[in-house]
Amino acid sequence: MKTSEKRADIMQAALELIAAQGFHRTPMAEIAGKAGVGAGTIYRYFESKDVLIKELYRGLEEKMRATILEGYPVERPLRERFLYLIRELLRYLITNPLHFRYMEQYFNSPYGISTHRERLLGKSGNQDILMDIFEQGIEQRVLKELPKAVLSSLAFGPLIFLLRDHILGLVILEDSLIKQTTEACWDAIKR
Amino acid sequence: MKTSEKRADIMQAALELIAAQGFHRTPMAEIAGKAGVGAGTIYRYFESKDVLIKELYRGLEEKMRATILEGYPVERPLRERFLYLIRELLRYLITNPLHFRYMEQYFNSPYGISTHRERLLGKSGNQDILMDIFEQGIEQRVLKELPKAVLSSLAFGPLIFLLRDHILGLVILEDSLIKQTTEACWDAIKR
DNA sequence: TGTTGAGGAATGAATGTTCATTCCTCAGGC
DNA sequence: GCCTGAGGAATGAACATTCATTCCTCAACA
Repeated sequence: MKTSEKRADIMQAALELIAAQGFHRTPMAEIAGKAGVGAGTIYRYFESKDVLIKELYRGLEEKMRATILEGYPVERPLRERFLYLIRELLRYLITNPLHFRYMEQYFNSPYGISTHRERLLGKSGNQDILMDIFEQGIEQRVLKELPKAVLSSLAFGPLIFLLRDHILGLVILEDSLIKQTTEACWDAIKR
Repeated sequence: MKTSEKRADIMQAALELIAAQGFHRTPMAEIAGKAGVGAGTIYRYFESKDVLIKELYRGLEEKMRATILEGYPVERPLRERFLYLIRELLRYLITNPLHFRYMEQYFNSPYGISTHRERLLGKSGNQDILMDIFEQGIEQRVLKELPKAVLSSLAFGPLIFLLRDHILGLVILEDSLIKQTTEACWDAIKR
């Protein structure tokens, strides 16, 4: 088995176990077992559990960002771009529930807070595009004149809550429901 | 010191420590220390850490429910009742940030999931009133015809996200912003 | 009123468990 | 025979929980 495969196996095992059990209910030994490597081997690829967790997160986020941005309609009007982004976000996370569970945990932990803070204050990432949309929308008087943190909450909050319910089987997000929901988010932020 | 005081001291210490550090970063010994009791004493009042955590949650929820429902305008129109509820929820949690931090953690843990499931499927609690509002709203054709889980996400998601940002100091929720935000939530669910 | 001692409450050191991380050993390629 | 990378047993720290012991309260009695 090649080095690169082993590394990927460890990350995949960590993703599956942590998504299901959470960070602190997932011992390194179990990750090693699932990845088919020795416990010590993980430390050849990752300095610590913390580093593994963070690197995994960055990988997932980057993959999501790339997927969503693939068909982003740069030239279309604001509303359409907004709806595209949150629809695709929803679709991506429905398709990849493990990613959602993992990222959710990451977000709800000390790890995620600094990331979030940076994002709202403006750094790299896919949410920046959202931030741009918000800024343009306010300027063009299409959106309500609210702080970006508020617009962001109005747009993302419902998505995350809904994904949670979808994964718990409390609601089934099929296409028509996705459409209605994303439009409701638009109603919340539009002027 | 009376028995009842000691019990309350333990709960208060647990609330403060867990809100700040999380469940698994808060050893029983630290709770005992902060409460000014011996480590073993906690077990005279609570069967286990789990029981302490659950009982604390139930207490907080009940207190919040009672506070919010105090001035609930039963007789007013749907929109007004909805705005009242989510405004007061926001206010309560802004006033009691420790309660928010604690409940948020509880919610994002295995503990909270069953509670949430029951709620959406209809059991006791303050959210039931929201559920009633949703049902009436759909019937009266005032609200969008969406599953309750979706309406609930549209109403609560933004609040929770915003509270998080408020507590992190990323936004300051003063009265006018609260008003605008709750009205934006209404825009999201109204037909 | 002062004394005593029984019963309940509180204590915190000791225990057992669960991990992250380290480190020694070894197999396989050169 | 050496070197690299892998393995997994060993280690030590962190914690929940237990339990033998101490402390406190107060009723009963002198």
